[in-house]
Amino acid sequence: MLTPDRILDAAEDVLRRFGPAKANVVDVARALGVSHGSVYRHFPTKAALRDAVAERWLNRVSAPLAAIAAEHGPATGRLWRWIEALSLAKRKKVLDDPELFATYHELSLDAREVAREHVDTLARQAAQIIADGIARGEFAETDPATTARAVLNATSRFHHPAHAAEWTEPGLEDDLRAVWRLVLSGLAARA
Amino acid sequence: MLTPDRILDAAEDVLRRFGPAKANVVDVARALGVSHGSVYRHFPTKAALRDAVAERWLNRVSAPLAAIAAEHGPATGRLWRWIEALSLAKRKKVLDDPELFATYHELSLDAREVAREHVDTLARQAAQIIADGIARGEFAETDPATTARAVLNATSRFHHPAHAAEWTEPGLEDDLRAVWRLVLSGLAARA
DNA sequence: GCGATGACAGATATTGAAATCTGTCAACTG
DNA sequence: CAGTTGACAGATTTCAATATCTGTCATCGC
Repeated sequence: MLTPDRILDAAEDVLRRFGPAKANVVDVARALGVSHGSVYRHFPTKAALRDAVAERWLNRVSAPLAAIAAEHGPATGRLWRWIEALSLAKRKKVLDDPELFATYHELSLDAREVAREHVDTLARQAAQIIADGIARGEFAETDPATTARAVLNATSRFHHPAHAAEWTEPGLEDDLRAVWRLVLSGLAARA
Repeated sequence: MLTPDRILDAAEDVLRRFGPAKANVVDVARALGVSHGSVYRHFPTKAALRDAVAERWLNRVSAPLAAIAAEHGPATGRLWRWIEALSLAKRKKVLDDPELFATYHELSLDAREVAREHVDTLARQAAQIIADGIARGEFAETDPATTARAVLNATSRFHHPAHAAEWTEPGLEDDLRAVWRLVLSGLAARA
C-alpha cells in the first residue's frame, strides 16, 4: 500500500543520497517500486513533496525543544538549555545530513510556508518559557511573543541556516554564551 | 597614467554593470582603454582586484559609522544610532548597488580577509562606544571588545549580508527595535 | 629602463542540441 | 471503481564542442 509516509521515507532517502539538486520524482518512485504517476496521487507537485520532507525533518528538531519548553523548573536555565539545544541541533543536522540541510536552507531562502511555520513553532516555545519566567518573577514584564521573537532574532547567527557556513569557526560557543549573557540581563532587567 | 585608483573606479563600474558573475578583467581594461596585462601590473589577481573594490566599498559603509563612534554625547543614544545606521546603510546598499552587494556577499561567504577586517572595524567602533558608556556609568562593567562582538552578533540579522533576502519583510524595523531594547537592558543591567 | 602590450597555455564559461524530468491524463487492472 | 500505469508535451538539465577568460612573459616603444 502506497502511503504518504512511505513516500516521505523514500523521498528523504533519495534526497539524502542525491541532494536537493539531483533528487527527482522518478527516483523516489523507483525506490518504492511504483511509477512516478503514483507519487503524484499523494503529492500534487515535487515542491509539495520536498516541503513535506522538510517539515517532518524540522519537527524532529523542534520536538525535543518542546520538551524543554514544557518543563517546570526555573525559566532562566530552561531558556538557556533551549537556545543551546536549538543551536546544537542545527549544527548537528548540518554535519549529519548536509543534503537535507541544504534542502531546508533552500526552503528558508524561498521564505516558504514550512520554514515560516518552523520559526513560528520555535517562537511559540520560547514565548512559553519567557511567559513562565515572567510569572515566576525571573524576567521583567514584557510581551512574551515579542520578546521571544527578539530572543530568536538576537541568536539567529547560531541557528539560522544562512549562517551554517560560519558554524565551524572556533569560538562559536563562546560567542553564543556572550550573546546569551547580554540577552539574559536584558530579560531579567527591571523596567 | 594608470593608477590603482583609476582601475578600482573602472572595476567598480564594470562590477556594478555586469555583476560579480559576468565581470572580467578584460572588460575592466577595455573601460580604461588599456590591455588587460596592464591591470595585472597593479593587481596580482582578479580576486585581489575584487577584494580591493569591496574594501573601498565597505569603507564607505564604516566611515560614517566611525563618526558616530567618535562623538561625545551619551553612549546609549550613540550606540542605537550606530546600529540603526549600520542596518540602514546595508539595506540601502543592497537596494542601490545589488551587484556590488552580491560581490561583497560572495566575499563574506568565502570568509575572505576583507570581510573579516570589515567586521573587525565595526567591532572596534562598537567597542569604543561601549567603553565610553561604561566610563560614563551608563553601561555595566564588561569587557568592551567581547560585549561589542556580542552586540554585533545579536544584531546580525539586520546587517549581515546572509540575511539580505529578509530585509524587504515588513516589520523589520520593529524587530530591530525589539532586539535593541533587549540588548540595551542587557548592557545597562548592573551585575 | 619603465610601463605597456598582446600572443599564448591552461582553466573556465557559454551554448545549443540531445537527454531527462515534471506534471497530466486516458487507459488499464484487479 | 479505486488505485495504478506509462505515453506524452512542455520545461528543465546535461554534456561536449566552442569560445572566452585568467595570468604569464617575451617583446615593444617612449
